[in-house]
Amino acid sequence: MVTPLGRALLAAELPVLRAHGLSMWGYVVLVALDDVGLADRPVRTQAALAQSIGADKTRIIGVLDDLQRRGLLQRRPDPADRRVHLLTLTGAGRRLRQSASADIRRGEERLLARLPPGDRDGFLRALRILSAVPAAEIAAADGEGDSARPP
Amino acid sequence: MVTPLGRALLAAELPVLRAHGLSMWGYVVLVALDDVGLADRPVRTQAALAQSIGADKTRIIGVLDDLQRRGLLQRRPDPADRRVHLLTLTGAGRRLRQSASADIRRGEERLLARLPPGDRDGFLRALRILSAVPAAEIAAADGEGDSARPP
DNA sequence: TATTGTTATACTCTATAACTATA
DNA sequence: TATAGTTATAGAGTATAACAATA
Repeated sequence: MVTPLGRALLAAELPVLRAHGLSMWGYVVLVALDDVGLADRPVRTQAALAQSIGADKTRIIGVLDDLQRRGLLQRRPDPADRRVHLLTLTGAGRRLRQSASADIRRGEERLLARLPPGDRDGFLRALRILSAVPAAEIAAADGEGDSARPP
Repeated sequence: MVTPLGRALLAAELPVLRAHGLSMWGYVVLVALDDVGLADRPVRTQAALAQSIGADKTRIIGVLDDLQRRGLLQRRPDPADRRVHLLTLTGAGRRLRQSASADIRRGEERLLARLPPGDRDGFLRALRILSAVPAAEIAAADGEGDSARPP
């Protein structure tokens, strides 16, 4: 049930994002950078960013190029180690992320309105809990029979 | 949150399915055929089956070929209209589906055990409700601003 | 002519491997 | 030599278009 739902949600979000000139990965990157911007652990390397959003490091390069070209983020070499790139969101990037998020949230609210109020809270709480479970643990959950072994 | 969770769940299920010699689509087909087998509306055409599981009709052909070759389903021309193929699960197919489902459910239970009992029920109820919403309505939910128009 | 299943083709996404520049 | 980022290449998955059989 989760997979088809995710597909439908993604399909519903894409037009909204495109209205903001964003691809899915572009949006994901913006969100990730904005979130860590508030935290105390700034993302220092592109590889770390890629891993944190579950993407390959080679996959986000074009995305970063585009976002940088449009002035949504800044990418400058770390003076301490000039191999790594420091990634920071610009004001425009943060604003765009927020307006896109607001649009998406509107759609989500409309969908969540279909749920009984009690279930709605439980659903969101459960979703947060399950999302926080590392993928490795989810995979381990049923692979323990060991009858299946990844190559 | 839904998309990454779905990805993780799918990744966790694949090894289990492979232990039963099933691909993701093979399992989805088995489930779809088994479910409608109990209902009164048997799937009469491959195209209808494909649509019901959100796949392209060309995508399930190889899957059906494989399942048929392994004696898990029967595919015979409809006497009334010899263009369409009647699809029915064999006993072996139904048994395989059930044992695979049981394995997957075990993994799911282990994951759901992480949730507070109250949230767990709300989560599953909400999931069922949201899954039942047609994809078209989910898409319409936020595309109404009309600033985004599919090409 | 229209439709079902099929095959062949092209396209999109994603991952793997080779390259550069720094260390 | 090892690592961060980049580029180039190959692979999987998917959809689109052409085909044969039947209506």
